[in-house]
Amino acid sequence: MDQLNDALVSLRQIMRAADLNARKLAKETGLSISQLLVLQAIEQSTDLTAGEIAKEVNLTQATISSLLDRLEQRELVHRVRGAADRRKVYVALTETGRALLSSAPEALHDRFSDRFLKLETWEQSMMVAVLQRVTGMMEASDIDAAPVLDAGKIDRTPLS
Amino acid sequence: MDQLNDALVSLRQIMRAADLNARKLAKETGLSISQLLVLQAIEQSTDLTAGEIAKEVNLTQATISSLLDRLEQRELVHRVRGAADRRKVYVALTETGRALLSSAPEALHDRFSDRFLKLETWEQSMMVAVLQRVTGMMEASDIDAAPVLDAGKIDRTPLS
DNA sequence: AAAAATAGTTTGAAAATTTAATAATTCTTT
DNA sequence: AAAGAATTATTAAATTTTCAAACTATTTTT
Repeated sequence: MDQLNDALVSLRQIMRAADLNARKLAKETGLSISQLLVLQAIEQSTDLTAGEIAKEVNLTQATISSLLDRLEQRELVHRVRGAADRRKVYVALTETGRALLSSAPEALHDRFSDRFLKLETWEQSMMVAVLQRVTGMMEASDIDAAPVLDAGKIDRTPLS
Repeated sequence: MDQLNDALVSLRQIMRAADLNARKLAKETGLSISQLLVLQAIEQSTDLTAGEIAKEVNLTQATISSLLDRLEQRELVHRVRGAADRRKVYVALTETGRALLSSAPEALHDRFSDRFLKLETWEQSMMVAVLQRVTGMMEASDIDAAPVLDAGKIDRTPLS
């Protein structure tokens, strides 16, 4: 129907905006888009391993590995060998890395925020509700890219 | 505000979904993300010059140039030297290129579409209205990336 | 008709990405 | 417990993407 088409057009526009935003942001921070994604992933959930990051951002482990080399070189992250399982390598943001991320000027967000705050309260509510609905309707895409992140990183040392 | 935060979270999720989708799509079509963006840009507005494409997708002319080399090599686009101004190079999709784009399995869209069509009509309307509102609220980002595409002087002079 | 500006390409180099191979560690099965 | 399989990360080699700077061709300005 026409409704569907309109919705898809809007979605595509949002995606385009997202992409341009990411590029601009990357340029401004002197990072590549992938590096940015990786840093954000690390920021969001602590104690990620290299492999988990790879799944998260949809790249191979090898790519992450060399990507981390660079990020580490710049002292934006550091690696910590796992204690319980020494094959694993946990990655964490350094202070510098955290600072870079938070200082990253999110032009798109700022612009959106300004406008959002000018809306009536009920409009804000409606918008939030709809946006959440939309994300829900897209969500499955994650699932077949990155199967599942099973039980968190609550890394209990096995008693053995 | 909390509302704002919720909205931003949703937006970020949508962007993430968009990014993953782009990657997957690129992989499936055997193109890079940039190549995909370029093709889509060409599809949308005809008679783009190389330079305009560069602005449109936020890459340098040099990058576009080599990118077009590849696309042309694969016969997805072809270049036409401008007639009025022979410095310019207009880029157009070939049949193959058009076919590739339209056959591109838009997994994300499909999934969304299925679900969208199951909504009540009024829900669809509301969703469209809100989405359009959101894109409107983001729109400015385009403007400072790609200044303006003023009234097109469509001078096409085909092959020679 | 020079000089300056514009459009696109080429070149050289860094970084990103992937697949395949390798190394280290842990888990399984006998 | 030892041998073999599986997991996790890294390295190696090849390709691709990307950009800045230099360059060519064309148009516009002076």
